[in-house]
Amino acid sequence: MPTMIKDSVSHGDPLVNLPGYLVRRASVSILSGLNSRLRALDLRHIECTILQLIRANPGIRQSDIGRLLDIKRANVVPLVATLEKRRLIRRRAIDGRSQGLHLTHSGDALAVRAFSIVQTYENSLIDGMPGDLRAAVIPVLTWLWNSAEQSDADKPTAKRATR
Amino acid sequence: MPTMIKDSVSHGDPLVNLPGYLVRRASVSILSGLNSRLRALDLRHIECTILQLIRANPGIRQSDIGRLLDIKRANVVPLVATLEKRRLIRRRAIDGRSQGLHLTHSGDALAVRAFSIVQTYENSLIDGMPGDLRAAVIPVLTWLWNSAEQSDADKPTAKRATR
DNA sequence: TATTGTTATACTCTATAACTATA
DNA sequence: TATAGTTATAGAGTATAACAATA
Repeated sequence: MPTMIKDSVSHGDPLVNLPGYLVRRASVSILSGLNSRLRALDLRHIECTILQLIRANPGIRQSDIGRLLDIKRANVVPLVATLEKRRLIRRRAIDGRSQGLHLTHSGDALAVRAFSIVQTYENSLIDGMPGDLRAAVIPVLTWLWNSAEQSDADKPTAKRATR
Repeated sequence: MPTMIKDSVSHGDPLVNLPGYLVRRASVSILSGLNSRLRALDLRHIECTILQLIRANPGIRQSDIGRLLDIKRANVVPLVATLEKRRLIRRRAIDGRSQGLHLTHSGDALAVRAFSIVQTYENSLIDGMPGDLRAAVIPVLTWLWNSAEQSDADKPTAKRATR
C-alpha cells in the first residue's frame, strides 16, 4: 500500500505548458476578477459587453449580437430583456420583425463607467509585463482564437462549436 | 466575424483589442474544439485533465485535485465518481478519511490516448505561428493567469476567485 | 424559404452551505 | 479544530427544439 501523504508526493499540474490549458485557466481567473469589479455597477461581464456593443453599433439587432459574440439568439433574449427593464437600452422597430437596440442616456452613462472599469482591469493584467511580451499579447491571443475557430469549423459531425 | 446589416451599420466588436476579452473568446473556442475531439473517447475536458493529473501524481487525493484545478472539492466528487464507475481509476485508503486515487490499466491506456489527442490539438493551435510569437505564448498566458489570480486575491469582499 | 424574436427545457460548470468521520 | 469526502441546492452560461410573425 503505497501510502501517499501530503509531502510524499509533489502534486504538480502536468498541463501547465499547454497553451489551450493555460488559456482556459487564465480565462476563468480573469473573468472572475472582472465580474467582481463590475458587481459595483450591478453588471455581469456579458451585460457589459452587450452595452459596449450597442454603444459601438447603435441600432444593432439581438440576432447581430448573438452572431458577434457567438451566443445563440435564444440566449440573448433574457440579457436584452434585463437591460431593457433597467431602462439602460430601448428598442426601435426596424421593420416588422427586427428591432434596433439603442442605449438610453443612463445606459450610455453606465456603459462609459463600465468600460472604464474594464480598461483599468485590462491594464492591470499587463502591468509590469516586459515590452517584448506585451507586444505579443494581442497577436498571440488573436492567433489562438482564430486557430480554434478554424479547426472547429473543420469538424463535420460533432456537436459543433459553441459560443 | 463581420456581420452586416443592410450595409447601413457595420457591426464591429469594440473589445477585440482587450487581452482579457480575447482570452475569454479564445478559451471558449478552444474548449469547444477540445471537447469535440475528446468525445471520441467519451471524455470531457475536465475528466481528461483529472486523468492526466492522477497519472502524473499517483495517490493524489480528491481534495488535492480541487486545489490544483481551483475546483471546489464538492464538485470533484461527481467527476471522480464517474471515472471510478467506468473503472478508469480506483481508490486506495490513505487513512481513515483520505483516499489516494490511481489509474487502472484501462484508465492509464485511456489517459495516454487522451493526452495524445490533447497534444495534437494543442499543436494545431500554434501550427504556423511565427517563431517570435510562438516563443511568447506560454510566458504571456502564464503572466495573464498570474496577474488575474493575484489581483483577485487582493479583492477582499467580492465573491472570490473561482476556478 | 429564411430570418427575427421568443419560449421551454436541459446540461455543464461552479458556488455555498451543511453534514460525517476522521486527524 | 481543521481536513476529507459527501450531499443538496442554486445560479451562470450554453445548447436544442419548436413556434409565430415577417421578409
